Amino acid sequence: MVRNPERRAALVDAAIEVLARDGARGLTFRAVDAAAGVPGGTASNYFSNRDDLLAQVTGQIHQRIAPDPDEVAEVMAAPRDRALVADLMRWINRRVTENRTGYLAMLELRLEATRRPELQAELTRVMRATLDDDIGFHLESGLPGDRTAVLLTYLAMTGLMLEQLTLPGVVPAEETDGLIAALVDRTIGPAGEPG
Amino acid sequence: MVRNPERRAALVDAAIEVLARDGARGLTFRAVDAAAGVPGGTASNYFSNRDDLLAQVTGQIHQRIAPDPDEVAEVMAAPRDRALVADLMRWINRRVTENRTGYLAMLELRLEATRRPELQAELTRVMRATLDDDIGFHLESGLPGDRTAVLLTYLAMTGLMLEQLTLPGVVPAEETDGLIAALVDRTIGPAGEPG
DNA sequence: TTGCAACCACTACAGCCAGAGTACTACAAC
DNA sequence: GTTGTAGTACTCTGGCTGTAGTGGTTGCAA
Repeated sequence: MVRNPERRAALVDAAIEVLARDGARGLTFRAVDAAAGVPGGTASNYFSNRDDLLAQVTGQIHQRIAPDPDEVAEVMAAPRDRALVADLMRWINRRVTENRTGYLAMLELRLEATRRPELQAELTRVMRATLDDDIGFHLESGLPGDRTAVLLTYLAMTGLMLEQLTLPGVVPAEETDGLIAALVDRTIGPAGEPG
Repeated sequence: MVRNPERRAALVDAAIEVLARDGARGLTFRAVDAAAGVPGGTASNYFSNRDDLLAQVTGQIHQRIAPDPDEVAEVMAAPRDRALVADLMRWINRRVTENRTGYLAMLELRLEATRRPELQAELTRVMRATLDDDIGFHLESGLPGDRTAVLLTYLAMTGLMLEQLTLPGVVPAEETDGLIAALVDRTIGPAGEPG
């Protein structure tokens, strides 16, 4: 088992690329080699088998999807009102299209997890932690909306993401901003205090 | 190209089964043969290639997912209020778990559509029509909630479906009913007229 | 009822292709 | 000089595909 960290990371990154481009069907050691621009057989030296490869992809993909703290700070430099929440959601939505590869690979992983219990356990753990972090962040930042509002927004944004990634024609791009505005408005509910 | 309709339908049904169980990666002619309990080589006689197989799956899967009109009528035998909308959503949610295979296959198809323009076009067409039907049904039935409410609910239910199917541990099953109630309540907004 | 024709199920085969793994060489770093 | 990794090339394996060939069934007509 070879252990050059940069190369290993490059291979995992290539695997994410392949996963998004060709799907689980196309994810083979040879395809990873090709995508990473390394000679055939290299991936065999870095991953003991397909499960191992997927596990390492799972570990790395979150870093690829994770938001840049600077960017978050930039978006958050505004009063804690509904408009800011809507901004955040639009920003998340934009990230999906700008990082299409990462999110598509994530979807492929989710489906793959359907038939790989260990992968499912690990993905569940990380997604659960991310969601809890998001809820905590929302509540602690003084943004309007309770826990239920965050959960509902999360679900709707997940649905929107799935639509955009796979069948962008069903919910037209022109409608998304309006839908996000309505989503925030309605899930947060009647204005109590501003904070 | 052999054309025994029952057998063809059985093969397509078997393909849906395989798609849900083994994913796009496992969907081969031989796997379809095996799942349908027919001798190897049969699928080759019924589908000219993989694209053809996927196209026929697309055509048939909607019938498999489509709700039973009698069941709809049964659920709809109630006053047109929010409670009924929530009932409908819970019913849809239950159908996802009871027809897991169909919905999982649908997800696989969506991802496959990502790299097959014709499949994407066809899936988009059908999903769009279904969504429009749902909106029309909702509004014409006199159920509370405007078009935006239906769209938001659709997105959130889609997100919930994805979570349940792939990572059921992220949004616990105990929470779903409560979330659905809140979803309906908040997306529909303040009660104007009851109808 | 018998004979014929068309169609289809089924078996079996053979080719093919891609992926996997590995031995071997070359090179670079320490 | 030793160790570890990059790169090359080779073989093996397995699965998938497509099809030829055979047998059986159905339907029709004489």
